Amino acid sequence: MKQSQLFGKTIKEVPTGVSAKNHELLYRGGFIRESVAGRYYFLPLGMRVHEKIMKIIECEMEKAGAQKILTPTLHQLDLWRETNRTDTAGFELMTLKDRRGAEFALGGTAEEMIVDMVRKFNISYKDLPFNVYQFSNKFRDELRAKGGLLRVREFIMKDAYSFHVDNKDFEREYKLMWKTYSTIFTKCGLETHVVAADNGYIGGEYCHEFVTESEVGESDFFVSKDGKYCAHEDVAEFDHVDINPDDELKEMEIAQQPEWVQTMEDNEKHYKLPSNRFLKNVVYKNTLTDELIIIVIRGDLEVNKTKVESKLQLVGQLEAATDEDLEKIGTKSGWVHSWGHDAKYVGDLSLKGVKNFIGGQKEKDTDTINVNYGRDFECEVIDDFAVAQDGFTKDGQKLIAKKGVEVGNIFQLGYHYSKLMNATFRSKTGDDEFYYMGCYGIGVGRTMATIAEIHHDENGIMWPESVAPFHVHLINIGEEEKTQETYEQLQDAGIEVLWDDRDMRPGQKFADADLIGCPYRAVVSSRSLENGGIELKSRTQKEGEIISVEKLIEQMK
RNA sequence: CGGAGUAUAGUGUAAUGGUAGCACGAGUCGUUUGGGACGAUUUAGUCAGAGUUCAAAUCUCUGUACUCCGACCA
Repeated sequence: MKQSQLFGKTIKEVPTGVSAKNHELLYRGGFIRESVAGRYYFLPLGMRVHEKIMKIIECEMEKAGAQKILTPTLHQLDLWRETNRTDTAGFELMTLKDRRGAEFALGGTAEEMIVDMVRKFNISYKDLPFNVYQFSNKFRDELRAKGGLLRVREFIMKDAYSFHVDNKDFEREYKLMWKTYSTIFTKCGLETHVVAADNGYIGGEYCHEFVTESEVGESDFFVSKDGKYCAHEDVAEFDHVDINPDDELKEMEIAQQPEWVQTMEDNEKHYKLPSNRFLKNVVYKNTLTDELIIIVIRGDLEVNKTKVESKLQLVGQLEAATDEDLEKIGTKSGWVHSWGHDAKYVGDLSLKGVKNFIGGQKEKDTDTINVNYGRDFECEVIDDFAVAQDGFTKDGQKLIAKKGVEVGNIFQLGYHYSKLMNATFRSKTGDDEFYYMGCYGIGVGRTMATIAEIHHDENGIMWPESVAPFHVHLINIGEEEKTQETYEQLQDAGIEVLWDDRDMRPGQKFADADLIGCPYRAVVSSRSLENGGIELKSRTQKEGEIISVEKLIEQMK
């Protein structure tokens, strides 16, 4: 490719509002342009990288035995109704009608479609297992797009869906996909943590995210010091410790409290006790039933909404209660009681680790003290509902908080969809049985952005060879005829070469080459020719070496 | 969705209610050619609509878009 003919230009200045490094570099290098928030044009350079990543994914998926298909972009909305996902995923699901008034969802993920496709066949246990995948545009009406390609409203995703006779066969596939994903990301030049996570509205019982550590990422997760435990903040567990095991149990009583004591800090100041000695109440509302749920937790801990939704089986249904909601049960923010309101009470495990809590029944100028869980009050449900924190331990190992970009994930779906959609196969015994399923996704654009985020220096991107838009960036300083010859030789040898044939100063060409970030740069100039050939330099190194054309072709192969 | 902010040429920026300017970019001509050259010349803009005013980029209102924080999400 001659750069003079390449559509898309590099740009020197950083556009206003661009903060993520990958966004800046992909924009300045002429890989992408924004259409509207969260929707991007992929320019020729960006498309080449995108396609390289797709090829790596495709190659590994095929190796693992998956088969490529394609579903329509518009999904019959009735299918989503079968699985109740118009409610739980409704906020990011986009719907539209055709001229007949038939309702469709713009596909954001395709479990229903695939199950529906499979349902159209008479399938027996002999046909199982299989794994089908596609690359397709996914639409998510995100409340807020950001970080360039990291969080968008429209993107190409590789999504795969596997069907099995039972859990055992599924587990084999899950391990295979785990391995396949690790290989894919390694080939893309990304190191990933495999993080246990929450299934959210996708459904199923467990899943793992592939996360590349990065400051711009939005996945918060924990890794134990020995590396054996790795879990997303949404699900991370930790060892619960007794705060004051040696204290004697005291009688609960009502104590006078100055009116200025309102916040947790006020409490700490007034009682001269740490926040872990106080009760805290957090109120959520079930948006479907309007039921209020009060989570009672140790004062120093935060409520983990994902754990609450998951353990109470209310995925996607909870939101923070408003002042009006609190008014309805006769209280207000900061004065919620740990028992007695007309609401469902849910307790965190931490309640059992503290003797003589302060709080629980705060009135204008009084509060209860020496409150003990199990003796003075009880919750309907008690379980782990807290957010883990950096420095907590899990199985005795310290947890380290990390942040990263989720580039892929693998889900166990179990019977979730097959039961909701009544999708069965004929078993060996002649019975109809539900499929045991899994699904597996990779965001291609997000992977591309993450690679740029990880592989760059102050001058530009440093693409790994496997995903680079071109293998070598050929630059001539004068010497056009000689370069033309070299260009043709490289092309004939099947080497992906971008020739900067523009009539520009060397400095500009070098700067652009650094920005675009091809793995190698080959310079043809009078100086290089005098020294016997072409100067070849790796993008990651400072100095190059002069070699002959023949050797260049040899090395680039 | 809640809160805040911004909107001027392809990009970055200026203009306190009074001539829309500068730099980069792009075009043309010439010189130049190993780390974003130089000269000449050309090009292109006030988000949309309404209002106030002799006069609006500037003030007011409405709309739209974008950014940030939060919520949400994967």
